[in-house]
Amino acid sequence: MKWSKLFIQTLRENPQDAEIDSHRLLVRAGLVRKVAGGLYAYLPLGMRVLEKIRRIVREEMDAAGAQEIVTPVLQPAELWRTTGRWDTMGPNMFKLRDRAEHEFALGPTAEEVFTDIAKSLVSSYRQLPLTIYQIQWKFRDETRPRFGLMRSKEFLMKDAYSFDTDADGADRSYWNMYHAYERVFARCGLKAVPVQADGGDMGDSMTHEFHVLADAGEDGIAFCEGCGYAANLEKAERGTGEQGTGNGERGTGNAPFEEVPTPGAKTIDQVAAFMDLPASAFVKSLVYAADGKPVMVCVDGDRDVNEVKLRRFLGAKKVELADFETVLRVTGANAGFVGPVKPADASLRIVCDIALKGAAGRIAGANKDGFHLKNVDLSRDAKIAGADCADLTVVKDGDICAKCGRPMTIKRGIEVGQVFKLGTKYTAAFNAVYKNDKLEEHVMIMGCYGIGVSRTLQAVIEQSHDKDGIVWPASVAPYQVVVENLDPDNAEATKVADAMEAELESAGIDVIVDDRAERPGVKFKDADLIGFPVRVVVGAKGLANGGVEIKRRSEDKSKTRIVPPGGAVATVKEML
RNA sequence: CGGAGCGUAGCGCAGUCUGGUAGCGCGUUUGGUUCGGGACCAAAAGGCCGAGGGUUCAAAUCCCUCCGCUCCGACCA
Repeated sequence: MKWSKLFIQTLRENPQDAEIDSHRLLVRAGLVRKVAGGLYAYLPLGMRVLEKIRRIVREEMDAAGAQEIVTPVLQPAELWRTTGRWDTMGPNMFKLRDRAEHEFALGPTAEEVFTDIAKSLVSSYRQLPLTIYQIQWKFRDETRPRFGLMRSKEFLMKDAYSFDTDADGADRSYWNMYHAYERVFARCGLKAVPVQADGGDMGDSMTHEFHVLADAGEDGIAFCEGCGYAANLEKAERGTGEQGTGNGERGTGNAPFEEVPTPGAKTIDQVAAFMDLPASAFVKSLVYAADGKPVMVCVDGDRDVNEVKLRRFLGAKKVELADFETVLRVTGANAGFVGPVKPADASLRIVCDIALKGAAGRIAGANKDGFHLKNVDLSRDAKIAGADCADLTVVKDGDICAKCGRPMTIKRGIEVGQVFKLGTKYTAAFNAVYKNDKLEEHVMIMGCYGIGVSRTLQAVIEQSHDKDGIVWPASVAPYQVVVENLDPDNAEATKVADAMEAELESAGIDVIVDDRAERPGVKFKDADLIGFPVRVVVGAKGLANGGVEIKRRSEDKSKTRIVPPGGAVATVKEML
């Protein structure tokens, strides 16, 4: 391929709407172009990368025994109504009607479609286990698209679905995909780590997310270097032993609690500043509505409630902060001054984080506007059932690992894949059954497995770039080699460059020859910006000095190899 | 959905307060000089100033309505 024929425009300046490096580079290097908010066109270079990732995904899925199909983007509402998700997916799903007023969704995922297909085509245990997948565009009506391809309204996703006869089989299918994912990301040149995640609606189902660690990541992940425990912050547990009680002040003394005026100080930060005490000296009390029923949740002043843990602990379908009227009614005070001691509604259930168990000498809201209480001893002054103490907060950096007791660290991650045991939620809803060898019908057991293909593209950039541009791993680079013909008007240089192009192409190596009549500086800057893994410089000057210059994008100039033109291709092959 | 900001050439921006023939840099085209890390000179093309309405002799500029985009927050199998 000749650069002069390539449909591309690199940008010297950063796009004004890009916040993170990978997004800036994606646009500057001419891989994509924004069509509208959260919607991108893939230009030739971006398309090539997307195709390479797609190919890796496909090869590993096939190698793992999965079979590729493709299902419609446009999905009939009735499938979604079968599982109830037409309503529960809410506004995240694009919905539309055809001219006959039939309702459709633009598929945000495809459990229903795949389950429906499996139901109609699978009838015997002899057809199982079965894993089928597709690589298809998905749609989500994101409230706030951002970070380029990271969170867009339209994205390319590989979704696979496994169907098994029993739990053991489902387990095998799960780990089969899990290990295929490890290979996919490794081949893409990505360091992606599997972390335990919350199962959402699926209850305690096993699920792992694969995360690419990056400061720009949207998810928090807790890691324990001691035992390797890794979990999404939604899920991460912390040790609750004597050392595991967090950073909160236990407090001493048994003085009775007393009111202190704290006019206008509603947040922990405000009260802490007002009283000149650390946040950990306080009890943060929040009133939640668990399926509509008010519950007070108390945690250390320097901790945040983990609503997923809270929901699980309460066994509720939905928890959300209670509205202000409810807060006033059950506590007697407005939000900001509520606490666990003698709320207006004496029957109000109070639950507390395990780290607060037995805490004394604390400061909490007085359930009276403008006042807090000091010297609060939770076990003495508050009505909290012993069983209502549990791990209810978000893990913080330095918290103790629940498995091995060593301190954990918090990192940021970009979720590029997830494997999920679905059980029978969908197959039961569709009555997707098979017959066993005794002609008995059983519901198939299902798993689903996603990889964000377009998001992975950007994650590679986020994980592999420097101040000059992208540094592509060879496996997904738009071209593996760039041959910089610095003197396209020079017959000798052009002959060498074109010969290299032909030879590399016939060896199956993607190569682009920069034959533009640009100054060398411009060409070098563009090559670095786009980030071709290997760069060959062919110039009249170099040829006069004995050869072409070859270096990796990841190496600095001092590693440049000078090779006679005849040996250049062999050297390039070694370096890829 | 709440709060804030922005829509002017392909990209990045000035001009708007104080109404009077639409500008700068990059990119593009042509010619010339250059030529190993984003050169220089000269000439040129390229705009419904987001859309609609209003005020005015006159609107990118003032007023109203709508649309779009971005940021913060809420939300996110």
